[in-house]
Amino acid sequence: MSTKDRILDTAERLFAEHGYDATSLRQVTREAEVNLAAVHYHFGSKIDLLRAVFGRRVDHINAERLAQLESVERAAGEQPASLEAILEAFFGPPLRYAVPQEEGWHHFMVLVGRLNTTGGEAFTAVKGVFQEVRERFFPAIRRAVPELAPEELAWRIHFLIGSMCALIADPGRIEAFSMGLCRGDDPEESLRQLVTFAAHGLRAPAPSRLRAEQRAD
Amino acid sequence: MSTKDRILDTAERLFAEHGYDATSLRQVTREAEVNLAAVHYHFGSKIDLLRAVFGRRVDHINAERLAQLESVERAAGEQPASLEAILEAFFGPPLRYAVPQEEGWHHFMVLVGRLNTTGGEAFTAVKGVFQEVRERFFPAIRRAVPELAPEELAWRIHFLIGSMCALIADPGRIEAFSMGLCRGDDPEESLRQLVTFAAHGLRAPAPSRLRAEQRAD
DNA sequence: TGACGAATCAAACGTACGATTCAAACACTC
DNA sequence: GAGTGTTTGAATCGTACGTTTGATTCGTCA
Repeated sequence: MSTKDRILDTAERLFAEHGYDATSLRQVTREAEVNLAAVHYHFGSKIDLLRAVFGRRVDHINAERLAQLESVERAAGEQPASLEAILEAFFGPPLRYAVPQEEGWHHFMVLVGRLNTTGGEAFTAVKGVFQEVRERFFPAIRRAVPELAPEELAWRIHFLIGSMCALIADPGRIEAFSMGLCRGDDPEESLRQLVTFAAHGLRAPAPSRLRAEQRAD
Repeated sequence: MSTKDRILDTAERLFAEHGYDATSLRQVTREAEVNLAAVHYHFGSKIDLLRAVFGRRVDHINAERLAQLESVERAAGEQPASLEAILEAFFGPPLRYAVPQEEGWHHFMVLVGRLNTTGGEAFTAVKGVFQEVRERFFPAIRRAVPELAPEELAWRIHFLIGSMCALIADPGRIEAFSMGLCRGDDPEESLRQLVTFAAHGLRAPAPSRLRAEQRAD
């Protein structure tokens, strides 16, 4: 394996395990068994190394999600595609890649989940790489839940991304959290749970209407 | 204001803005206009300073959530309390304290949201402070949605905590995300949106049953 | 006023950081 | 196989880190 790839793999793992700030280049090069100067030769700087870690994976996973969405929409024909199918295209690839068996991918997904609620230079450097995915899925979901106002939809998609990131940032958390009841290493189970929850949350009537209903009781 | 409080306030703000690892004690003491050694004199170490930042706020907000839950349950009498009311007790205090107007509290809630998907020493030091809240709310929600299996409930509460943390970790995100459609600085609106979404997500039939329904179509 | 503990201060500790240098080693073309 | 650009290695740059020290100041009660 090339020096470049060894650096990328090790950085990916350490960034995921300890966070970007808490990981030093010395730690990366020591564990990758390469020279410290190699990082700056190949990538230029620490933040560019993070960008390279992202660049290696993000296009592939985004392409997979978009392809799955297109396939779902094509299958639906003129009809709006099923909400569940769209959500599976959105959540499926990230959750499947997040399992520990997927070695490098696993660390990458943990990193993505953690960066979602991380500010600073690290977040700034990589935000925007999921924008195209958002721009394609947002209208698709909107067509599947046409009765929902755009602002309600924005709130709920935001919530769902938070749910997904919490899940991939620490796949073991759900096991501890449920005191062993749930398994965090089965992507199909995670996906089923998340899609079910998400679909029903998205289909909720708008809060104002809900309030009106409650008052009418 | 005492040196101790100036350190706590400044550390709280900087930890929230830049993260625990990316904030140095020199930065804290410079902005708090106190001597560097004062941190170790009053708190012992950097990680103990983080613990002190938590210790100052966490009991109060937890007490408020538990009190609101008890009030809801008392009002319900023998009946199970309404799911929406329970969720308001769970999400209300954090969301209300998360608004920028609440100065110190705001920074604290941002910090909580960020630490949720942060590993390392910082997360380890403060995890567990919300355990009592979990132990009280979990059965309460369970009684409000009795048809739901415990493992389904665990999944969904985990999702909801992820949603809430994403919201409080960056209150401005929803505005950018919705391209200005939604406002992030109105806690009652945030609460309404989150509770509506959460209640409907929690009431979804279990995935296996959903699958069976789909096959039956 | 004097004394004593609490609080503050400047300075320094040792360590580690990201970045840079430059010569040596390598891979490849002509 | 000489010559070229690429990749490495070890050492060092200046800076910043968390922590510690010991002297000094402050507040308070005898």
